[in-house]
Amino acid sequence: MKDLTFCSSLHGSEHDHLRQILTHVQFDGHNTIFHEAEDADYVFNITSGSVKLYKLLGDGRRQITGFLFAGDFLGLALNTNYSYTAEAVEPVTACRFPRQKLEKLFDDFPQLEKRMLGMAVDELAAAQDQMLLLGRKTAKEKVASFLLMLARRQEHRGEDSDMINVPMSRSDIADYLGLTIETVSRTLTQLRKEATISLKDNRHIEAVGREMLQDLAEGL
Amino acid sequence: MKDLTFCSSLHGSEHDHLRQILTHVQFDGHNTIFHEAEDADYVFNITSGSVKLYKLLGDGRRQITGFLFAGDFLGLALNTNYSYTAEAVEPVTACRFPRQKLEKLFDDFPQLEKRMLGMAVDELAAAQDQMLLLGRKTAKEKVASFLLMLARRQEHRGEDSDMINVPMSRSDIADYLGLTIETVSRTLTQLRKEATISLKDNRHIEAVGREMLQDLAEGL
DNA sequence: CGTTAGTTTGAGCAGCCTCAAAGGACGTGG
DNA sequence: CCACGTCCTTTGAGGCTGCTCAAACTAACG
Repeated sequence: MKDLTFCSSLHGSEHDHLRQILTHVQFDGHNTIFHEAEDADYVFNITSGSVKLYKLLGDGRRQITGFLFAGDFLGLALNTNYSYTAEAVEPVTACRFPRQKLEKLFDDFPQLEKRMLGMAVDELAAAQDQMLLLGRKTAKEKVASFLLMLARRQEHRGEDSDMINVPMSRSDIADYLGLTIETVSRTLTQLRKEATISLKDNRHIEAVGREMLQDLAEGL
Repeated sequence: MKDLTFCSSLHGSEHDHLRQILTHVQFDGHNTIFHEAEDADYVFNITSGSVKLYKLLGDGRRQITGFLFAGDFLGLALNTNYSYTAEAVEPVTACRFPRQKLEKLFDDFPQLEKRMLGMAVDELAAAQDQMLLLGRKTAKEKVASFLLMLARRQEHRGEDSDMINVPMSRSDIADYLGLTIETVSRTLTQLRKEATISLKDNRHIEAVGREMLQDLAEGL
């Protein structure tokens, strides 16, 4: 697998400087990496495992705004506070950068800042896709889009995408798609009965009919 | 009203350079500024009026991902293509910057790029709030959040926020909140009957019970 | 095995949607 | 000035998707 993590894909003097300020950290599943509204002192780059980001309403309703995997950046809020909570879905290893020191490096290496901006713009496009999903797609379309997203990111990481890895619980999926656990479960069984997917176990799904998933995701 | 537009808040040599590459443009209501997937040749800074951004599904279902007002930036996708369609809600004036020239300026004035990154991060936080709204709020909470958003941005622009300006149609509001026109209308009448808001006309709403709106928006 | 946490399945319900029609606002033309 | 058409909004009635509540099933672990 090609290495997509930020802290391993650095060149020349950027690399040396970044290495000097990073710390390797790890988190067990269900552990909180940081809380919403907490001081945003660190930026992370995931090297393995998976992370969920979420926001809560006053009465406890939860919306997961994104999942992060190896290579993804975490906490690039340049504000003083994090705007969401980050929690490990399964054991996570990451590189941690003190935000202030990282920002100082930006002054000497504007290329780093360019990459940051590029990543922020990509995330923004993903967020807009997710808004389309949450606001206008049916349960079936949502689940199909979700599975495709997992498959595509798995491919992008260079992993085998035949069998889709689903490290998160039904509850996490539901809170990501704006559904209930029950609806996610029912929709998966429906897709299974239609032979669009094949459930190996709760954490491994095979996309038998990928075209069907794609049509569903695009709302055709 | 204090001037919040980018092209009028520039200092020193940044200002001069930016002035050299910008063009003043305008669009009538319902006019398209650019289409999704089109080449992203320009970046805009709104100086007056309001804009809606949207994405479409294959069968025509629409999700408005955001509204822009005076001072807001448009098209900061640094990709080669726009990721959404931008359309004027009411007559718009804007400054237009050729993307390539703007990016060249970034090399000489890293401060500009920093501001861009800051804006992208702010937009990202707004997008996450919107995901929480779309995925987990009820119709009433959505409408309350929407009205508060309009009021807050109006204040931020230095305009009187006693009477909320609602330049967009019910159809636009519906497609922004993931609802139907009818539900938006019904919810507004419900809020009116509860004396939480007062409808002057279709484009002007008074937030009589702002605390009530805030509680609704936060899901308490 | 017993316990616990997570998932699936079922039955009934409700919030929001769909379809339909009436009510306003606005502009055009007689 | 009013009649008329168009577009948008509001209101009503009924239906459906996805939610709630409840129970059975499964897997992991001591």
